[in-house]
Order: sequence, then structure tokens, then C-alpha cells
Amino acid sequence: MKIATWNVNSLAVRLPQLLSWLDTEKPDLVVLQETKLTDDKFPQAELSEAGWHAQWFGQRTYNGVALLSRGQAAEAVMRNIPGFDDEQARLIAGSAAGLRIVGAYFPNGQAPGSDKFAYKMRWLDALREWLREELEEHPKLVLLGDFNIAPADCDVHDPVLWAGQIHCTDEERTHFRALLGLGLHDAFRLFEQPPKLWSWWDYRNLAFRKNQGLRIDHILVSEALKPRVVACRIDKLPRKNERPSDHAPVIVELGG
DNA sequence: ATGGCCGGATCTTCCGGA
Repeated sequence: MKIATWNVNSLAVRLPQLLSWLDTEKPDLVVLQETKLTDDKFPQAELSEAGWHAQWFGQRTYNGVALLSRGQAAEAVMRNIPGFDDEQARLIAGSAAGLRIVGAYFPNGQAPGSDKFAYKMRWLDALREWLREELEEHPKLVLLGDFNIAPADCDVHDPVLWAGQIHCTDEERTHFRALLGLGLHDAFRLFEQPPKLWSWWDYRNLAFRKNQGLRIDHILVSEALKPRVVACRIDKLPRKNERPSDHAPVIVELGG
């Protein structure tokens, strides 16, 4: 069973690449971020034609998330964090294949001290408190998506340059550790990994060619699922496409 | 050559992203 997350940075632009990637990689469950599409524009027909069930939750210009599944449609689908009043479409959760899947596009935060940073902190508080309950109801849970947090200096191409910058602040990293404190595990770090492997590279400055990036897209698995994780990897290939997303997909493989 | 982007909404120019 393969579960993947990909920030596609506009599904309208990236749909052909997504369909091609799905055909190649053949995951079972996929969450997408930054679809940037209102719900009426979601490419349900194209995905259905390719054999995918889809649930989606979008808005104009920014944000937007989706949950794709093969075989059966996800059930008990939730959109955004219950009880957290939010105008932005950032989270979709659903049950499939005996798992609870929570796909999220965490706020960027822009800069420490900004209003957007304060919103990011509030959103993270609400996410954690909701997940605490969700984990009790659904012990087999996967939280995955674009976290917009580089958990540690080894997740940053130049930790000195990025020290204290957005994605790398102590406040954000404390929130990431608090999620782990719920009994979640960073699937990527369950394995020996090559150094300097990132999930995002800036479009500017030839960052991908120079491998200047951050690891900010993550897959967290619950305690009950940890023994089933057999692999976790970042797929850099789509970043080499013409007109790529600036993010790479991350894939976890579950056995059992 | 020491800087180089992208997508979306419009405004041929800006904002936000990370």
C-alpha cells in the first residue's frame, strides 16, 4: 500500500503531470495541496477516467486540497479543522483502506511576527487539539502534506542562512515536535536516508540544479501504523519536468 | 555573467509563495 502527498502548485497547470505520475507510481491513496481551484473547477472527470475516486475542497487563487483513492471512495470525509473557523481551504480527511488519512496544507506563515505567522500558530494549535481526539477514534492515522516546517537543521540546505527564518523558527519546530508528541512518527526519519534530500526547491536562483532546498513536506504515521512502514522516499523526478511544481511528492509504503 | 521564478487575477503589474 502506497500513500503519497504532493503540493502541485495549481492543479489546472499540473493535471497532465499528475495523471502521468499516478500512472507511473501507482499509489493507492494521494493527497494534494495548492490545487488553487474552486470546487466547480475540480477535474473530477479526468481523474475518474484515470480510475480515481476524489474528494476535494478548494477555493480561488490560493490553497485547496484533495484526497484521491483507487478502488473505493474515501468515507467520513471532513473539510478543515472542526471548530476552527477558517476561510482558507487547507485540510481534508477521510477513511479508506482501514486508515484515517489527513491531508493538509499548513499555513506558510510569511515571516515571524507577522499576522500570517500568528494565524499559522493558531492553526497549528487547533490541528494538534483536533488530532488528539481523532487519534483516539482512529488509531491507524496518517497525517501528510505540505507542513511548511523544516523540522531540523538537517532538513535545510543552508541552516545558517535559514536560521530563525520562516519554516525554521523555534516556534514552528516546537509545533512539529508537539505533533510527534501525540504519538506520530516522521516516516522519512524511520530509515537511513541520503543527506541533503529536500522536498521543495525555490523556482528562483537555479535552486533545484544547485540542490538548495528544504524538507517541508512530510508523512507522519501513528504508533499503530509505525510497525507497518517499510519505506519512505521523496520522488525528485517530477521536479525535473517542464513547468514543474516547486514541490516533490513524498511516498510512504505500508506492509501488512 | 555573482543573478537568474511561477501562478493567478487583471492591473502589461501586482501579490503571495517558501
